[in-house]
Amino acid sequence: MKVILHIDFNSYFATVEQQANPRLRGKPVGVTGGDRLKRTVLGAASVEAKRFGVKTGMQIWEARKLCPQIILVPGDSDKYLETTKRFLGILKDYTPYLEVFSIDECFLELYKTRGPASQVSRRASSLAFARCGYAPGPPPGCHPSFCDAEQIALYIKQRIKAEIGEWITCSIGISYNKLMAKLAGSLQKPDGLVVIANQEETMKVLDQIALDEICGIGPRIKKRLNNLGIFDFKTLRKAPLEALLASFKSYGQTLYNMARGIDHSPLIPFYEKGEVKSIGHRHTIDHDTNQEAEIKQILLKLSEMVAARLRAKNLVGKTIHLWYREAFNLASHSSSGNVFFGDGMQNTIHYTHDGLEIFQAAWKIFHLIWPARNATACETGGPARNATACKAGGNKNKIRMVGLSVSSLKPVLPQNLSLLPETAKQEKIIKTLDKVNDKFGEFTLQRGILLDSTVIRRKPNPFLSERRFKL
DNA sequence: TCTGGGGTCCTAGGACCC
DNA sequence: TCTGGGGTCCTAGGACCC
Repeated sequence: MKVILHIDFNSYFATVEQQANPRLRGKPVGVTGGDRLKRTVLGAASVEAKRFGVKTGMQIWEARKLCPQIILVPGDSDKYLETTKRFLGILKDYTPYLEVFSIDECFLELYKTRGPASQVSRRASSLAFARCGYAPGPPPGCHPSFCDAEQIALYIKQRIKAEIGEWITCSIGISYNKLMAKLAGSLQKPDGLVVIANQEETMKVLDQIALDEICGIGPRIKKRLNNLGIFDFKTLRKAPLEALLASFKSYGQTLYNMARGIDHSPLIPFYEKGEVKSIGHRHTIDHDTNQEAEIKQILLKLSEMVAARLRAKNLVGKTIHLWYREAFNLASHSSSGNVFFGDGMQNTIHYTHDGLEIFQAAWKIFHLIWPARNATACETGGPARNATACKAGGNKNKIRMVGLSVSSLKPVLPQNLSLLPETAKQEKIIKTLDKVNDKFGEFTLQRGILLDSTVIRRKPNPFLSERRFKL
């Protein structure tokens, strides 16, 4: 039987801030996305803030309403990544089978006996026992693996507190697959430790929780299940597989399994995870706009940010995806709930990591899909993507968010670099630009057209989900 | 005052090539 | 006049996660 530990740090960014700054300890703290307080949400809330009902993802004004004394701290991605590297270093002592799930979450598989790292795994496990002074040998009635795992989990918690900081706490779930380990970890917060050791315990837990408490059932799937008369796992378990397949296609099998606590997904250790599949940025403008010049500047900046990250990872990409969201219009959408209108489109060009080329592709797409532009295109007989937009005479709605991402990535090999003098010159310019910016900060050197731009923060987003860590 | 920003995976359908 | 089938690439759209 597999033994999986899921480790989830509680109120991660907030506790890291409290650890770093003693004056924040014991106080309600909210971590924000930077200096901006308008149109932004909390990236994390401390335990003390949560007591007031403040939650991660809440808007600033809402959090302030619930807890006027909340201390807002701008997020610092470097600090969080650094802390993550440190706790991963500790976890590696217990098994090489370590999957990094997000900046504050990971899975560990203990006692794996097959595969190339099994020797290391066994060594690591015995080392763990030695370190915590625990002699393997479970009390009667307890599955040996799980009892040992529980001891290891306790020891991991101790080490994190001792080596990283007493304010950094984590919840650990232990079970026989990833799905149930993650669920176990979510049952007790903060600083929890829950074991789901067998089928019987799985059923007991599943029958007590809501459908969307399990990883993989979000609001949409939940609603569709509700429409089928399924409101809990007990009922879901009674649903025939055929019915679920008919409604959810292949995902029906996943739901069928979930209701029984079955999950065959393998743990993918960090050293087997591939490179990233896409790199993107999006930006919500602090005021709504339909000014092309303004949108152009934002897109240029996003393009340069994406390109710089591609170059930093030594990647090129060829699929450019641009999308936007229109301003929220309460008057016209209030009855239909939270509806945001927007559009997006992707286009494949040649492999590149040049911000200007990425921008040019994105700008072309933008002109094809933005209804206001479509209206002009209709009038002038130019290319219009959306006939409805033409008929409606264009859309007067303003834009609140634009996003840009590059996918279809591949590593840059020396032979891929063009030998054309113009391209070589461009490459040289870009390299110099990167060097200066690496040393003196993002956008120290930038394209002239960006000089007026103050629209996007200089620092990268602290909530950026870096799923790759160098260990 | 009115939901941020970073990702992943999956499916379906069309175009195109051999 | 007119078409089989496999493979691959591309795009759109939906859903989920932290």
